[in-house]
Order: sequence, then structure tokens, then C-alpha cells
Amino acid sequence: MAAANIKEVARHAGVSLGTVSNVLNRPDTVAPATRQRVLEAITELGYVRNDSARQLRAGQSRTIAIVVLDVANPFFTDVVRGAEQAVEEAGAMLVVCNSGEDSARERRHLDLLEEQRVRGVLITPVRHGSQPNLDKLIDRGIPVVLVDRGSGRASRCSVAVDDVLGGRLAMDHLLDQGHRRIAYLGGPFSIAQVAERHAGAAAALDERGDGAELRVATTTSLTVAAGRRAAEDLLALPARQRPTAVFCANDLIALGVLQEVTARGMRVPADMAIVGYDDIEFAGAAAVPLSSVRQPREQLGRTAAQLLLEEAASGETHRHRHVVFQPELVVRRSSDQQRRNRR
Amino acid sequence: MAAANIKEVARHAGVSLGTVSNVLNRPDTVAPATRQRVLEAITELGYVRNDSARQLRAGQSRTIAIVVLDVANPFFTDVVRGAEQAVEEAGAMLVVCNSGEDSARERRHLDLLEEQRVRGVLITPVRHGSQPNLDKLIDRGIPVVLVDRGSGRASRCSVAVDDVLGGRLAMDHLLDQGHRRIAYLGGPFSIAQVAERHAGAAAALDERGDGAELRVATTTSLTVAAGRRAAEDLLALPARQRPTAVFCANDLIALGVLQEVTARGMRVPADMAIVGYDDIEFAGAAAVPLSSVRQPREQLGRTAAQLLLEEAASGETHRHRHVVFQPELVVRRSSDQQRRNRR
DNA sequence: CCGGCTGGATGAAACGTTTTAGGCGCTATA
DNA sequence: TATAGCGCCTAAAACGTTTCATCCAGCCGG
Repeated sequence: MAAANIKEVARHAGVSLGTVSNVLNRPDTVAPATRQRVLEAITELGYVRNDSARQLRAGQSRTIAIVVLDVANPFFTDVVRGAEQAVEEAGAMLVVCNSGEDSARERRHLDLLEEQRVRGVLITPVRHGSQPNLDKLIDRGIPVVLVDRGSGRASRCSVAVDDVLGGRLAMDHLLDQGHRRIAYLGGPFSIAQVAERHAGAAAALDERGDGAELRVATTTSLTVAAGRRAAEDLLALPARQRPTAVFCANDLIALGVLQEVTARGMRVPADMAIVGYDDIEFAGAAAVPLSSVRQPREQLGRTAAQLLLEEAASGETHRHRHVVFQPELVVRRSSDQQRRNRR
Repeated sequence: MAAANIKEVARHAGVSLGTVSNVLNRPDTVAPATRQRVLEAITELGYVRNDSARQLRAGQSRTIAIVVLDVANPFFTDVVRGAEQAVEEAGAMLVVCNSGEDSARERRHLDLLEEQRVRGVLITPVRHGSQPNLDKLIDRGIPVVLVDRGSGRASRCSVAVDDVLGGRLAMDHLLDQGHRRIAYLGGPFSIAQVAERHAGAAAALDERGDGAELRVATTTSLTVAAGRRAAEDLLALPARQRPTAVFCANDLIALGVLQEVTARGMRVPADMAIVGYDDIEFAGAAAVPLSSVRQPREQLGRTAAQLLLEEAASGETHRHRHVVFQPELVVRRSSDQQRRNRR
């Protein structure tokens, strides 16, 4: 069943090839009777438009890509769902690419997307700082919107949550609870979110300046497994040096820490308080419900996609925008000394 | 910065257009000196291959699509990761589409994918039974592999886990624990997995025939929120009719039930035992660690992708295969009466 | 009856590749 | 010395759309 093309449809309906194209793209410019005949030919032959040819002619595709750090992280899946909504409303298609926190994979994906002449790219880059791959896209006229990442650059839009503030909220809360030896768990620090959440925490601690100390433990990725490993190291410390609270760069790490800590027979939050980040759906359902810094995940994705579509539509006249949302601390049992004995 | 094309590169390097194409696709057939000159022209002009044109000429693309029921479900994200591995090894690209358990969206995606002439489709269909959309793809010669879904049809490959057996394992376990009023929570039943897990549970109960009863409560989707709602209904029953155990069609529902049940001040498993399905990463980390029927998620995705690539490569000579994996019950505290008082 | 307009259809060009048939100059072989 | 073969390259066709300039028939107003 070779795919019928527009020419065969034309022959079948006894019209010219241009007319078929008009039926497909500007149905109102063709006489009802003719239109009818063409439509019948289309269904009869099982004709399906060839998008490659269409794109070739148009010079760009109707798909928009989103490149995330980790498809398995519920934070990003929610962002994707938000973006999906906006993209679908615009009649475009969203493809999801996974960099897996790996620069090389990210680059491969971007190269492929450039070859495909995608209409735009939403991305949470693996590294901050200079991003030659992204600049290449922009040079070519492909709009790029940074997701969950503020941009100093004026060359692109961005949608972010104030991670420094988020770090502050978490740290202030832990200090309020009386903790004086606190650890920050996350990594790699080349991921901007990791660095900024830390910066916020460190700043909050500095300002209070009441002799509390912040120990930083770097993880190799933002996963549950990495969290478990980091917790092992922490627990290996002698009790008097061991932190009484940890602030984790995301909820997956926090869940890993929680698992490891309770597996070793210690109690959360009595022996070790935990605060996560993202407030993913599973945070509240954890063995000890997890305190976490909440971000408007779906809204982040939706807004990013809207900015992108706007830029793609308006072309040269577009002015780049930088949207910043405020995070919000959700306190649950994992860090609440008052409530530690409630069931 | 208009995108340079192969013709400009040719002119720049002082060769013909065909030679540039050869440098790109069969570098060894062109003299080293010429090749060098062409490569220089390419980098100088910032040439990037136009994939639409390439595809148009080739007749098909190098991308493979996977259509899942819910991108936010950790089960599917793991399947995606498995598929990704295999696809990337083959130098192709995987695009992830989300049907959201919605037939109409599924159809739209498939139509779009057909227009794009994708090389193949991995899919967990929303409905079982006849699937005209899929048949259309197959007619057109696009290979389709069913994921997490056995196929009676001989017209396509499939990769599945024995869901009937999974249902049996869960039910046998609950009966062993002494439960006699048991509920099955899941839906919609048009999703094959939901129906088969139920069938297995019902069969196991029939065979034991010791007067236990199975109440079925249908949910509208397989999400945490749906689980919470279903649990509300269950808890509204008078105590003597209320089931003492629930078997959930997936872990998200089970987590929802767990949340609702504990929020109402009841104890798991003492007042209500829970068994989930999928054994996602968060099941073991739940407030009460969740018993669950484990599936080889990444392997499922990887195998499906391999079958697809194999079919795409071998063309007519391909024989469809149906791979079935065995599930495995993982017992944790949520359903273990013996252990209910352990910390 | 003529000129202009309009709704509807046509034909060809263009998009950027890949592929195929062929050409040219050279070397090795008979 | 003729010739076959080989290495390297070229020119042109083909893939299936969309778009644009044209064309044609009919109609209306003058």
C-alpha cells in the first residue's frame, strides 16, 4: 500500500494538483462541488499528507521541543504537561527530549533538533554559563526559552522560579527550628538550580550569623539513589559533627536521604530533619511526609511554551521577557519538631 | 543568518553538489583533499543538514515514537528510559507522545506521526479491541509494537507482562493473609491492563472458593487523585461491609488510597491492607511501604524498541514476536499482618 | 457589444536533499 | 598499443508539497 500522493489524488478527482492543495489548506477558495470530489478521492485513496515535503517547502516544522534534565523526575513531567497544554492549543506538536544531565546528550539532541528545523526549543540546560549550542540555534533564528532558569542574557526569554529565595526559605525555616549543624545536599553544581538554591541557603545563614554552620555534600545527580549514597556519607560522621538537618536540592534526593536514614534506625525529624525542593506529588505521601519548597510546575511549562509561541509568531518585533515565579515553603512532618510525635 | 544549503557549500568549495552529499554520507568515496575542502566550507558557512529534504528524498524519517498513557506516571517514564537506550544505540531519535488515557488525543498523535512518516511506533493503546488507527499505520508499512499489552493479532509485535498472573499473585497473597472482603480499584476497564489484572484476581478468588468476596470499584483514571476519591467511597461503607484489603490497578491509585485512609485516621495494614501494581520507585518509600506487583519496566521499553528496530530493518522477512515477562510480588508493610507493628 | 472584474481552476517553479548514470583521465594488463 | 578497469567527480532526476502568476468563463455595467 504505497502512500498515495497529492498528484494521484488530483488525477483521481480530475482536477489539478494545485486544487488539491487548496482543498487542504484553503478549502473556502474552491467550489463546493469540486471540494467534495477531492475529499472523496482523498478518503478513497487513503491519502495522508507528507509532512517532510510540507516542511521542506515551508522552511520550518510545526513541532516544538522540550529538553529536560530527567524525564523520570516528576518535577519535569509536570512541567512537560503544562507545556503540552499550551502547545496543543496552538495546534503544534511537542516532542520531549531527555538530556539525562549529560552535556553530550544535550548537544546531540540540539543538533538533531536543528537539523529538523524545529519551530522552537524549551530547555533546562545542563550547564549554565556560556551555551554555544543554544547560541547556534538562536543565530539560525530558532527561538529558545529557558525553563526553570533565569537568564542574564537578553537574547532569549526565560521562565524561572526564584531559587535563591527558595534556598532562603528552607534555611530560615531550619534555623527557626533551632538547627545549628545543617547540610546542603545536591549536585552537580554546574546545574544552575543546584548552585542557586545553595546560594540562597548560604546567604540566609550568613545574615543570621548565629554560629550555625553549613556543610555541603555534592552529589553526582539529582536522583533517589544519589540521595541514599549522600546520606550514607553523612551518617558515617561522628555524632557530634553530624548535621541535625539536611536541605536537599530536590525531592528525589530528599526521599533517598529519608530512606537511608530510617533504614539505619534513625528518626526523622528527631535525629535528622529533612527539607526537599519541588514538592512533587510523592513528597507529601512519603514515609515521613516531606517538607519541601513548592514550585508552580505546570504553570512554568505552560508559560514557557506561551512565550515561545509568541516569539515564533511575532518574529523580529519580539521583545524577550523574563518571568520569575515565587516559590513557597510547605512544612510537613520531616522538619517539624513540634509535630514530631503526632501520628 | 539564512541557513546555508548544500549548493552554497558546493560553490564555496568549488565542487559539485553531489560531491558534498558524498562527503556527508560516504566520506571514503571522495579524495582526502577534496573532502577537506568541503568540510572547511561546511564549518565556515555553518551548514546544517536539512532533515526535511533528506526525509522527503528517503521516504521515511529516522525518528521512532512512543505513545504512553501518562507521562507523569513513573511506570511509563521508566519504560521510556528503556526504549531510549535501545533507540539511541541505533542512532535514531525517540519522541515521546502522551495520550493521557484519551482516545481522541491518541488518534491525533497517531495522525501526526503518520504524516511525519515515522519509522515506527511503540504504543500502549488507550483501548483494547479493534484499533483502526493502528491498522492504518500498519497498512502503510509503519511497524507498530504494542507495549505492556499482549496481542491476539499476528499483525504486530508485542511486549507485555502477564497481567493475569500479576492479579493472581496479589489476590493469592491477600487471601493468604486471611482477608475475606477484598476490593479491586482501577479503571477505566477499557484499558487492557486494568481488565486483565482484575481477571487474574477474580480467577484466583474463584479457584480458592472459600467464600471470599471481591468488590470492584471503577476509577476514571490511574492517578493518585483518582485513588483518593475511590478510597473515600470505600470508607463511606458501614464497617461490616467495608473491605479489609484493596488491590489497586497501579501504584498511583494505591498511594492515593494510602493517603486517604491514613488521613481518616485508619491504620494500614491493620484496618485496611493495600497492594499496588508496578512497584514504582516511590512505592517502597511511601508512608507505609507499599506491597506491589513488580514489572521489569526498563526492560519492557528496551525490548519493545529492539523488536521495532529489528522489524524496521528486516522489512518483509520479519516474523512478529510476542514477548511476555513474568511479574513478581514484592511484599512490604502495607499488606503484611505479621509485620504490622514493626517500625 | 465591449471592457473589466471575479470566482475558480491550472501549471510550473521552488524548497534541499540523495541517488544514479555517466564522464574523464589514468594505470595496469594483454 | 588498444582496452578494460578504477578512482573521482559531475549533472540531472526525483521525492511531495505550497505558492504564485496566469488563464478562462461568465457576468455586469455602461
